[in-house]
Amino acid sequence: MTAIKESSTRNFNKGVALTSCPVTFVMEKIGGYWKPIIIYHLMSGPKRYSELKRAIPQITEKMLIQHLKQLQADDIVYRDAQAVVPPVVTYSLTKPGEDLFTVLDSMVDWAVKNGSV
Amino acid sequence: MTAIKESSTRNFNKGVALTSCPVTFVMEKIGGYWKPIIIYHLMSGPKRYSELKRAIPQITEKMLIQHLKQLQADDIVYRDAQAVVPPVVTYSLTKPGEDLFTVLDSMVDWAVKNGSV
DNA sequence: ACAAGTACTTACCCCAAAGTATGTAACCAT
DNA sequence: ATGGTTACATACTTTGGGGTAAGTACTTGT
Repeated sequence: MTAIKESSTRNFNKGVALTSCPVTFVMEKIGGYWKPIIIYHLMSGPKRYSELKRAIPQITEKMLIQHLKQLQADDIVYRDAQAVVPPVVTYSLTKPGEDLFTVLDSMVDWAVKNGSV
Repeated sequence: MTAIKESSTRNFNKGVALTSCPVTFVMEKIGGYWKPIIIYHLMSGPKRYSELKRAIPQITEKMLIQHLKQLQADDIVYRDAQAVVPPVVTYSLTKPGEDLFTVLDSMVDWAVKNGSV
């Protein structure tokens, strides 16, 4: 059982981080294994769900929609569903999503300069 | 028991991600909750272990050294220990570490433009 | 009739990251 | 000799991210 301590470091931080650390703020949006990869694939233009699936073969369907939903909630991707059968759902980057290009680009720059490759 | 499948997605990715995705490469270095915060604090100049501890009161000592060691191994911070008692250990950013300023800066930019604040 | 494609959903499991708590070595001041 | 300071180390527990596997609804092709 053991209830979660309210005073735990984790709980305490949930609050402050969002308001006080812009870097953590960004990390929460594009951090994690798959998110940057998904965003990268959407940078070359809108894609259907199945197109993304084929573009990133290693991702599981669960992870794909889970992250697409989070990215939606964070206003980074836009979901367009046509009410037809079979369903046609297209995902594209929002303006904030497109603006992430600058961030990802600076990462790539750093990786190229300091990477082990 | 159930041994880990060698063909698991996780294992498969460990390999490709490092060599194929520069963004993931960066995420592995500065991702996680505390690393960007530690790096941020070192950007204002070298700091002693105890100074970092006081600057980031919510971090546990375990997390602090654990991340400092990883950042060291990744050639992002430099550790200078003086063989005196009580010990004086100073951490500072390496050149690659300082170069991360560009990356963090673009994140802050994005956060300011698209942040909920 | 039945497989195949589309876009999901759900239940369950595993592991690594993060947190809690405590210990250590060396010295100095009182 | 007892407590304080510094910079860690280490055992144990918890949590959440990610993975596996299977099911759903609806239609088209054979």
